Amino acid sequence: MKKTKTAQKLPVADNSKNYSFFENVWDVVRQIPEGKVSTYGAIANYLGVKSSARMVGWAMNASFMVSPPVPAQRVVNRNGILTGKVHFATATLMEELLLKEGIQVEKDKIVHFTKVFWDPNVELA
DNA sequence: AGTATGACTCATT
DNA sequence: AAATGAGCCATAC
Repeated sequence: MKKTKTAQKLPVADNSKNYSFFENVWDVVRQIPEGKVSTYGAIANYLGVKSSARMVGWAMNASFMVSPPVPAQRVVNRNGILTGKVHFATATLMEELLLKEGIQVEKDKIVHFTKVFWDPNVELA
């Protein structure tokens, strides 16, 4: 990913449309307890858009500009890999945040991923 | 308005 | 086991 010369227009910047889906995503992510992680697919599934994990990724992309902050570092792909780390302020920020929360990360992958996996479909059922 | 792209995932080859 | 194709759908151009 690269920066464009012009400022990116993020979806939430335009409040003329209904972006409740994004807000729902942020709401779920904010409920992920410290020391746990979830996945794009699980969140998408919980929100009823089972096959639209990409949209959850978009919501994360837009999450940096919302308040209160969304712990986007707790959302990884289904293999526990930190695929979104390049979108953080620095290349290591995502991993550092996870380590600080007690989650073991090795080579961009969460160790014992299944043990720290937090599934909204189960926890928020 | 049509094409391309992506913080994804699943099925098929 | 690794690569490929397809589904997904909102943005960007």
